[in-house]
Amino acid sequence: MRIGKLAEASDVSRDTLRYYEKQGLIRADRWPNGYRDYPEGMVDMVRLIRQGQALGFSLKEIGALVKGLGGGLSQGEVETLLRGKLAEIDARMQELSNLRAVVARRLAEACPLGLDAPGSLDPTRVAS
Amino acid sequence: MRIGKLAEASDVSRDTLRYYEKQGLIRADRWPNGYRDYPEGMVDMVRLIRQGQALGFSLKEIGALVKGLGGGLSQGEVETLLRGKLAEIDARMQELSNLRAVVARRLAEACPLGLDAPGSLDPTRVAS
DNA sequence: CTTGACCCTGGACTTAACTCCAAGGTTTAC
DNA sequence: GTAAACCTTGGAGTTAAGTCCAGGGTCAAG
Repeated sequence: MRIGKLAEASDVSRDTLRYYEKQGLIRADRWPNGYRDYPEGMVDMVRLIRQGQALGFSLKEIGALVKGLGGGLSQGEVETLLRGKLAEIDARMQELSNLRAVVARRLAEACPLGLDAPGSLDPTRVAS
Repeated sequence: MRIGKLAEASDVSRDTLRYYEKQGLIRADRWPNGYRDYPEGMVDMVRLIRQGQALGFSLKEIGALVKGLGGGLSQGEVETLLRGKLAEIDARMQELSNLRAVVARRLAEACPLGLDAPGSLDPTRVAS
């Protein structure tokens, strides 16, 4: 699969894919003419990167995970990395849940309070 | 509450708080000497902003929500905004859940596959 | 054998979100 | 009253993550 195809399939620009490669997040085989050649599964890989980003992880964080898994790190190091990521994901899900409660309560109240009542936005408070 | 206190309480820098003000995300009263004066609840407001950011929302998006709630937008517009955000949050929670499954499976397998087997990272695939 | 659609590299540019600094006013502690 | 620890503004600098462009090679169709 050449870069244009991958770009279309994973909905990112060619430039972005080359940028990811430069950052070490993905890699590509080359045809004799220098063109990049990607395996089919790379589409999922790129989608995973984009999802991670949309969830607030930086490319550097995502790269550490991907590269760690690819090789170079010991079994124990990879496990530690994965466990850390899992904990982070769980914390983030909790936060999202809180955020959802805040927004949902606002919607239920349909009450246009603003900065003058910031306490009502308290994400630690549960619907009354 | 002066800016230094708020900065410490909400764990962001003074500069960042002034930046948020310039972007219209927060506002402050002023003492006669020009010092900013924040209400207690501003701590929660700032924490909410940081949480939103950690979850992948931009300051612009957060600002739209905050400002919309503060005033200027009609009841209907605010409702639409809130509903949109809710849908987005729900989608993001689903993605986080998928991402968690990917990482958890990796950990369970303790199998150091890398880019040579990108299919195994497919976030749409559930644990086998 | 040229035209159009691809691909390559290197480097400059952009945007968001800070971060730092200079030059100066204010308040608090001794 | 003076030194340290606050605060102000304006503007420059930084980092991440792209985005764009110039100059040029490759390849299939007509």
